[in-house]
Amino acid sequence: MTKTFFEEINSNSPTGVAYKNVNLKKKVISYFANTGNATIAELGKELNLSIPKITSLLGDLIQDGLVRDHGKIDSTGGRKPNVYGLAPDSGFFLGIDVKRNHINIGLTDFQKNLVSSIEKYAYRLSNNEESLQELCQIINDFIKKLPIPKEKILGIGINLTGRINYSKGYSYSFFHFYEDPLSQVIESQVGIKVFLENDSRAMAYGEFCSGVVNNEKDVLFLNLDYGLGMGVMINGQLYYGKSGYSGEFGHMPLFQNEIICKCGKKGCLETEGSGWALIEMFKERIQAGATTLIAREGFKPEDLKLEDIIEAAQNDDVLAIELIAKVGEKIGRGIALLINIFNPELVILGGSLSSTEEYILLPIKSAINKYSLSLVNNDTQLKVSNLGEESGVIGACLLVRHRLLALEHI
Amino acid sequence: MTKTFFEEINSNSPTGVAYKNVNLKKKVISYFANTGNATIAELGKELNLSIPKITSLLGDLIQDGLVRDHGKIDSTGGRKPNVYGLAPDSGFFLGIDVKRNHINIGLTDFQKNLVSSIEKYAYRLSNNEESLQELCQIINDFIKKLPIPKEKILGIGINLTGRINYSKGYSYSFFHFYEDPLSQVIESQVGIKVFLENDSRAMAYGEFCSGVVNNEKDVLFLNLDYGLGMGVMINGQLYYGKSGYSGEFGHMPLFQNEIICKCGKKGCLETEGSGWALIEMFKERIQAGATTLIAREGFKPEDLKLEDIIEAAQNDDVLAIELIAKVGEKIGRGIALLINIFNPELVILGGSLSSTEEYILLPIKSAINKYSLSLVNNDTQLKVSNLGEESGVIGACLLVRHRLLALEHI
DNA sequence: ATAACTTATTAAAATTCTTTATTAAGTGGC
DNA sequence: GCCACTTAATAAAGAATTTTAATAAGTTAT
Repeated sequence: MTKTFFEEINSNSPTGVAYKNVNLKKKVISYFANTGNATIAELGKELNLSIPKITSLLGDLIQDGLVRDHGKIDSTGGRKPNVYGLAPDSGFFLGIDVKRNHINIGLTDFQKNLVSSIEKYAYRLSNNEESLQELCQIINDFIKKLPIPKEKILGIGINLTGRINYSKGYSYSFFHFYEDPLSQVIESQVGIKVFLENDSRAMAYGEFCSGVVNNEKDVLFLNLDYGLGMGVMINGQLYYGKSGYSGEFGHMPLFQNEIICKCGKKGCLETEGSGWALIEMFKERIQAGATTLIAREGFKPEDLKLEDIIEAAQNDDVLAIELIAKVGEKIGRGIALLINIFNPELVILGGSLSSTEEYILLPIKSAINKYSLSLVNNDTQLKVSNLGEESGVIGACLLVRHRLLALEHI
Repeated sequence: MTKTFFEEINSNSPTGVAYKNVNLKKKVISYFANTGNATIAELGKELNLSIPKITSLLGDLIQDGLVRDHGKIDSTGGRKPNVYGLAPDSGFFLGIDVKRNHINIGLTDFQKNLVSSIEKYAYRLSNNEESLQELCQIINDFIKKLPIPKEKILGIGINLTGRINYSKGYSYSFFHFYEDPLSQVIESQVGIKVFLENDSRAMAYGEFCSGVVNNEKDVLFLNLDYGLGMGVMINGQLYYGKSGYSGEFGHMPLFQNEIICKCGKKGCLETEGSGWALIEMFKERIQAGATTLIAREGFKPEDLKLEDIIEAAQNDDVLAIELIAKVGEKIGRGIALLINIFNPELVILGGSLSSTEEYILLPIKSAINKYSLSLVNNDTQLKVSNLGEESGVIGACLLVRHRLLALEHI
């Protein structure tokens, strides 16, 4: 009985009562993680357990340092209850969000607080060994500068674009040079357990746990960036599909065009409605003589970044606004399709393109009205992400917590 | 403690231990319903309960007549265990599958056995009160002729095309004349609790429970008929979406054409790849002078039914085969899209068009290869429904069981 | 055919959990 | 400021479950 919760969770002797207690403790922690602090009575009702039982579970968890008594709160007349919640400093999680032209990196405590973070750290994602080494270097440097000891970091979550098999730790689109799973390779360089995740799914998770999602259970998160990604939450849980490749929103065959997509196929939504497509359209229009804030002195078309166009739009550049609307209309048709299929409660627009707010939102809305069944889309709210660039990092951290504790979602 | 399971399930006094026991009994019944008969030891392992506990739960359930001791089975060396399972005759469920030009109706026992059924009973679905009255009449007649007393029928499941709100019992596409939910209207005419369900979802459920689905947890079922419907199973459970309107496969906006769909929009998959579309194409070709087995003496284009074309194809009619392939190619693009989105383990082709087997399967397969990401579609098996016309009835019956017992899926 | 080994079931003991009762802590009306 | 009323937490009693042990019923090898 002197085992800590972490030992219990990994000990594979699920013998009757001990096993049940581990599960109950998981449920308690899950409740704290999802819903926040709670009183003994609340936990008792939620988990259908008696008050003495909850008291004893909390006692164990407090002894393990995972839970803390946060003192009394107001009652509705009567003795004030104590509230309990996760001990923030009982462990930390590192999240790394690898983008094409930069990295976001951050650390959360055992609750969902972002303790330390760097946004848009300079990094260029290339599919070669140097780029991987640089990534590991950045992680190690970040850890060194943290105000907490390395041992307190319980795990690292890394988001990458493309196909990721999260359970095996393989990445197929980037850094696929070794026999061993990429997660192991990085693990051996950093010395902390590593979990990989698809970037859009991690962003979605961040948004689910501490973003615009309130009580919605069936939610789509769209990552509108160079490519298009999607994270799906069904019945309050992330959906993976058989091997974790679900959500290939950008590669829905929606067009009958001859543009070859990055994936090798033709007609993908990404070929006409994505950051890539936006850049191509922009270049063409500039070459055709269109005027824009961007194409001033020394402008090189090959250096044009998505961020430049977004910035231009935010500075009222007419061409940028016009082309974003065009892209938005096509993405909107894709979203309309998804609404017909999923009948979701909420669709979240995230990714860098979503930061253009109304410029992309309006054409998407009108396309949804045009292309989806009204009875179905009446059910669906459409919101723009409120975590923005942070969603990936927070999602990565929280997913690590989720996996290490084998948490549940309510 | 003298309450039966059915009383317990509806008594809303979830006081501690009694509440837990009801839940455990549900789990036992769910296990029997999903997996079949089981020994005490198996149940103990599955539910993490001790053998004496399982023994006492089974004792109660046997006393209520829901469970029966089915005697001893072979062991792998050692004393032979008793197997327990649902008592088939402890209750029955009626399922009605309303198609456009006929009705399938059947009765299952408490296990999944189809006790009595009528396939393709003449009925013409029209959106008026006489048609509804006729439907009720057919149900009442069927009940009268059954070899079991009416009181033994615990509930009725009715499948309808179109948008159904299953939890409220409303049908929006058919029989929407009254204030009261349609389920209540029928209930008052028949005198047995009625549940409505979308036809494709019910067929999917039938296929999940006793069709081609083995252990797959993420499955898509496609109902290829006049229109196109879909039932989605995620993590072993039917997916509904916010209000039960999910799965509108036929109304995915995949085309840029000017054909007005039944839903009022343009460009839906159904306008070019569906039974409706097939009939239209067929008529056009006949009018353009094409030869076919169908267009013999006295042929009236307005009477052409989907079944006629399917039958012609099965008799090697070249035109039918050619046009089915054309429709299949378009449906295949839709399926490819779904594979990219869901990364399912299994896709099932059902509905009347699926009975053309290879004629529709091959073009669908080649479209999947053409339009979906190979890493993703490598994961996905494609199978043709093996229940055929029966899937709807069985699904309807089993869904009633599921709801009345508030069963779980494992 | 019998010993040695498996597996199932029942019985009794031990533990765990829930109930109920009691004490503690606080609110609000008069 | 006291009394009636709430709610919370603890303690003791009682009920329910799991453990352990014992018994029953088989199989397989020698």
